[in-house]
Amino acid sequence: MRFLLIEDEKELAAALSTALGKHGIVTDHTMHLADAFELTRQNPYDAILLDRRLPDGEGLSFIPQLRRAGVDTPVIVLTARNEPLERVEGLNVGADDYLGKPFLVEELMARVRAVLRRPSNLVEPRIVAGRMVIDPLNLNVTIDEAALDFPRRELLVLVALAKRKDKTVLRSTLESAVYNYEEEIQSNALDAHISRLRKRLLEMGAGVTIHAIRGVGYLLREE
Amino acid sequence: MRFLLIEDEKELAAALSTALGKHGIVTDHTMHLADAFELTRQNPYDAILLDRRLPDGEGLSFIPQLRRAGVDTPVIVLTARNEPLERVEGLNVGADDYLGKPFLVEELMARVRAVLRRPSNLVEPRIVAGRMVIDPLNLNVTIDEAALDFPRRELLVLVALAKRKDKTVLRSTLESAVYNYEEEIQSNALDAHISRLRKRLLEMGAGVTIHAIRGVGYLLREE
DNA sequence: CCCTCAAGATTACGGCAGCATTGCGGGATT
DNA sequence: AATCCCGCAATGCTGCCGTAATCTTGAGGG
Repeated sequence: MRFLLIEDEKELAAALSTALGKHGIVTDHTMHLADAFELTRQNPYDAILLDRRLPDGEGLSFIPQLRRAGVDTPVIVLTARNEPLERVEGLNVGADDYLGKPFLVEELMARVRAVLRRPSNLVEPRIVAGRMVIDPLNLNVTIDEAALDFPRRELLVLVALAKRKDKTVLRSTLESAVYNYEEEIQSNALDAHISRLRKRLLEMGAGVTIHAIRGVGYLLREE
Repeated sequence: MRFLLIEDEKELAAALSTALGKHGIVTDHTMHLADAFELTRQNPYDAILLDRRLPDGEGLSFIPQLRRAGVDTPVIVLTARNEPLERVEGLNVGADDYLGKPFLVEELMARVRAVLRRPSNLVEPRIVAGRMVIDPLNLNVTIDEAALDFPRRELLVLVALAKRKDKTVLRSTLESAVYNYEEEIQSNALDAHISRLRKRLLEMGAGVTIHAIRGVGYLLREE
């Protein structure tokens, strides 16, 4: 397998290249979007790892350019800007996955495998949970076609739980679904969100309950 | 299935052909409108993909010519994404759908499927929102049959919201509905449009309200 | 069976991020 | 030349959300 890495931090790029090499992956590396486009014409990459903040501009703008040229190679966006809403932005312009720095190479590999296994990535997923229908890409929740208004953080918690409905979601997973690495929590803010979310779901008769798994995380279950 | 592709960018055409090939579609390709017409006489295509800017003229002029000859093959117009208003023109002369470049091949396929599934091709979608009837293709809004006049940007915001009536529309989605990639916003211009649009809708008794979903986006709801 | 302690649940409070509104001025259009 | 659109920025305000204090629940041990 052969990847294209578009990243301007040289040390990170070098480290990634060697790490990927241990998985049998050959990596081409460039710091510039202009070069990147040329490279994709010359090589059929299996995946593209794309940084957002680059010397010649916003990395995301590369994706439409690529798609316009008919290249449908999976793109995984790497960024320090791990604001959850920004992830959605990336996915909306055609990225296949999003990975916030810092990350473990193992996690990257897991996502790469997932993306490569996916036959078509444009299917708009929807989650049904109780009476709710959730569109995780547009952060949209409806009951009987009517949109519900959730505060941002509660909404992110809800989506993260609904994505793995009937399965326990680790506390740390929830935290990284709601907060980025700059934002740090020193209190029980997550617990507070869960509590407020529970109250709200009850009031609107959403048909789901959130259970605490002591010492592990939370779990959303249909009633 | 067999498609006719009328496109002068060779690279894009080649990429599209192979991509469509993966979906089991045979593609005939030409760069000239004159050839295209001949080809449609000889082959019963399932769909025609038509670029607007062509060496021998405006691609759109091909559609009336085709219809006059009694050919009702679905036509999907590929246009530069820059001008939202530009897309609309194509639909007025009888195109069945448009697709702004850049696009994902998967999106093209989704639209192709949609068009082929449509029983009658020249269906004119219309959105009813409150007292308004919106024709999103012609960017036309009426109340009681009377046409309303909107500033361009406010109109684009309104249509984007009305298309997803009762669903939240992400801020980033709205921005990309109103602005293209060259135009950049550094202020709360979108907020200003929303505010002015609200005022206007109120004055004319449109029967809809626009709600802010704090930290997420906006939502249009009927009163 | 009860006691203990840790983990979770709930809620008030206050700071501040994000939205609403509006005047201004430049530029496009007529 | 007049008008209107529209980006920009200043101002005011709403309510989200982090914090912490307090209460509740549950597991394990004696």
